Amino acid sequence: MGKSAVTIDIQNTLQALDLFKSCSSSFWNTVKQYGYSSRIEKGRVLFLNDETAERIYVIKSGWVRLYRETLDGAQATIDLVGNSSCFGETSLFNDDRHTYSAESAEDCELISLPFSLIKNELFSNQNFVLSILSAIAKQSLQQTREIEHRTLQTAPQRIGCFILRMVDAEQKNDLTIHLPYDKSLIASRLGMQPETFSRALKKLKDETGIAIKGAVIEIESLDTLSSFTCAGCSLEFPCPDLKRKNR
Amino acid sequence: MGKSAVTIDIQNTLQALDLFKSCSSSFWNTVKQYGYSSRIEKGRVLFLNDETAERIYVIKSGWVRLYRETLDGAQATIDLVGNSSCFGETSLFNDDRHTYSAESAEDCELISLPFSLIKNELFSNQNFVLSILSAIAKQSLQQTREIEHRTLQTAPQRIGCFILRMVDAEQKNDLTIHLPYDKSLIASRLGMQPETFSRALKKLKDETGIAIKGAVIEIESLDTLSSFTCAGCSLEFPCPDLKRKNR
DNA sequence: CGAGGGTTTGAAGTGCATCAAATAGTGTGG
DNA sequence: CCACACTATTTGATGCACTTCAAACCCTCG
Repeated sequence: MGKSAVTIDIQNTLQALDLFKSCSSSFWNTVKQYGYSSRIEKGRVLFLNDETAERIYVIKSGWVRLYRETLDGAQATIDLVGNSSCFGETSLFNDDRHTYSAESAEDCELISLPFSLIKNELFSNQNFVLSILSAIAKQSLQQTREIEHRTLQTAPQRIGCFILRMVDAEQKNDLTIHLPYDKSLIASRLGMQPETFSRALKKLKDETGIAIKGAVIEIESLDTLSSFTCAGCSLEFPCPDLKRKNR
Repeated sequence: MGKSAVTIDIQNTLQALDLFKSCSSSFWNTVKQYGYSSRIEKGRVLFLNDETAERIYVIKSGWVRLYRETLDGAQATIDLVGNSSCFGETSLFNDDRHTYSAESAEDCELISLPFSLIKNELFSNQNFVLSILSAIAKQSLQQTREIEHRTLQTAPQRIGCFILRMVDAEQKNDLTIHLPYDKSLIASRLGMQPETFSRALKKLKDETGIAIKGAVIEIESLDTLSSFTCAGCSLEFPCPDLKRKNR
């Protein structure tokens, strides 16, 4: 694949995101020069919390885990971001310091852009400011929900909630769900241990009649699942989604 | 106090916030017409999650609890906001629907402004967009920390962290802290039960030698307290604060 | 002084974590 | 196609942190 083919590819990928819909043509020109596309193997640390941030990232494929880590190595997963999601943008408003660490949870294709490029656009394009404002506000709302979930939902309910969010991302008729990544990753995404996940999934099955075949889940009844799950939540299924799937 | 005195007072209070520093003179003119100042007794519900939002609020005095509530009445406190803080602004980017419920945790003096006024400024004043972007980004960072704390810190550590945040808000020499509101409110702010708070505070005292006299805490040694507390956190004391005190 | 909140204490239960080990699943080279 | 190695997942046993429910205590204020 030649240079121009790569850059066209970058541009196409970025333009699929709402965030970049309003970008100027001069922005796209500099993207051609300074935008990187790279393949990253699983388990690579992309950056660490509190380090100086220099680039913004967009995921073309794969999953990236955002987390925070204490001195003695305990980690809290903040989010798992996938296809067509952006990360690393929060540090733009935190004195260019990362607000979390990032690690590839699978082999990934990533696009990255230097901050200077984003900042130029931020200062020259009013619409882009509104786009990024909207993106960060959605992220904040998502975090509000996350705090609620981790406070009020039991482990089986958090898993049910995760499964339900994957349903309304697709057709509501198809009640067969493929878990998007490893169970132990889902566990960390939901703030629990892998062992707890395993047991809680079994409990969820007993309570709601879902069928579990490896990474494939079949929902017997949406009503049963959602009434069990959403009892511990301020929202009812189908919850309004945030235009970011599989999270 | 006459009308003009009240409106001048509103303007002064708002201008103390970074958020409103860049507002235009036409904004301030409409504030004179449409800004409300009101006294609210303790325990009043200001709005409920998912309701249509119409106003943005600023606190002149008192504390307001932001929370989410399930159908069966369980609540998760998202934040407690006080002096010179703004709340209700997130719904501007959530189709004018509140992203949490709000209740006065004490008698309060509140200022409120209609959304229309904020939106006008948002569309006409580029600097105001940047101000609100900065405010929401800080809020998002704060929430990221909150998720980390609730995942990685024990109850005594969360209390220690709360106390330490009140230290660096003041002089670092004065190691006498006055708890800003009721202990049971602090407990809900930290995501634990009042009983747990009471016991955990005692444990914190045993571990770090702090003295507890009602709502007054005396720190024996900052080092002892911070090394106990920050072991469960990705940051070290003094943690960079977010220009919002007593939270 | 007495009423009513806020706070503490006690006793018992629950949910999740932890540690250890077994099992299932996946990809490899023979 | 099988045996092996390696990882992911499950299962078991135990412990701890926090919750829950109940009651006592304390403080403030009419």
